[in-house]
Amino acid sequence: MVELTPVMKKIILHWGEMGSSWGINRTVAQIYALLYLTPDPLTADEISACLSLARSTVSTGLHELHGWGLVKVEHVLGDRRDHFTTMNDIWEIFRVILDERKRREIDPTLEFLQESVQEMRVQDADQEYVEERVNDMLE
Amino acid sequence: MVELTPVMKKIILHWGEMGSSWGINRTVAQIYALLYLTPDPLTADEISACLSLARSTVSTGLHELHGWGLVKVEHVLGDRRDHFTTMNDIWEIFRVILDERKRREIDPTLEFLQESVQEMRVQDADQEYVEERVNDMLE
DNA sequence: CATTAATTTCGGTATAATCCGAAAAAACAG
DNA sequence: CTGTTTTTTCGGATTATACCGAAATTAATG
Repeated sequence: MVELTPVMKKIILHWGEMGSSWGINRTVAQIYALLYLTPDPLTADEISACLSLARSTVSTGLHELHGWGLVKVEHVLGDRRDHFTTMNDIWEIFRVILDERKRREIDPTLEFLQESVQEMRVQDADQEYVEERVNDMLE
Repeated sequence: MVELTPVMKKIILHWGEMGSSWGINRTVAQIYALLYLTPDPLTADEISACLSLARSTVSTGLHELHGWGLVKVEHVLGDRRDHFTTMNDIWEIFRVILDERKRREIDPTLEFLQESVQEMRVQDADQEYVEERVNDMLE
């Protein structure tokens, strides 16, 4: 069983706070930090025990991290449980997060703004200023 | 009184959603978008009316935006109310937001991680791996 | 298949964030 | 100083989010 040192606990908690102020679920961020700080892959049960989280919460969290491409699943011979780990190149991680956010949020926003400009043109209202501002956003 | 076109409304709402998924208060983001899209400075009451927000909510939101350095206060002769506006260089805005977040969150985090490394050294436990990971974070 | 292990789904509850409105405070005018 | 306008503060209600645990589902074993 994995035993956390006081320093690890502090870092994980801090990371969780950090995440939530950036719009990332606190526990998801904690799970992530734990995997990042731990050399060996962990099972969901181990994560659950380490962080005192419900097993189901861990499942959901891992699912989300997987969707972001931030965790790898590994298997151990003779053990049918999934073992989770993460990349340890922190830059790679930031890159992945930003890329994903771009794909999921920024790109759709740009599309939305494009449509807005079209719509303004069609309605032909007196909205040059707004159009200008939106075009600025579109770069 | 300021009248919002349907497109403006849509953009403002979208911006609000966007903000909240990045950890920025929805109404603060909406206020911001309104000021960005409107050519002339607005009073708090006008903002309140446009966005159907309580006057006090607008006050708090403007206060927060001011703290981020994202709004300018202007005055009109013969009118003692504050008139609010924002820069319209969208890049400047992103720069300001990122700088502020760095100052308020990232810098303290780095400091925290430094301390953690110290602490690990003192306790002299077998934490090379953790130390390595934390050093990675520190760049 | 049947059994057990492992994972996921989902409804409800707890917690936290948001927002309102009344009241206080501050700023200004006469 | 007094009355009026404008802004801010703050407690509490509302809403949204996070989290748990039971039950259902899936996967593996013999």
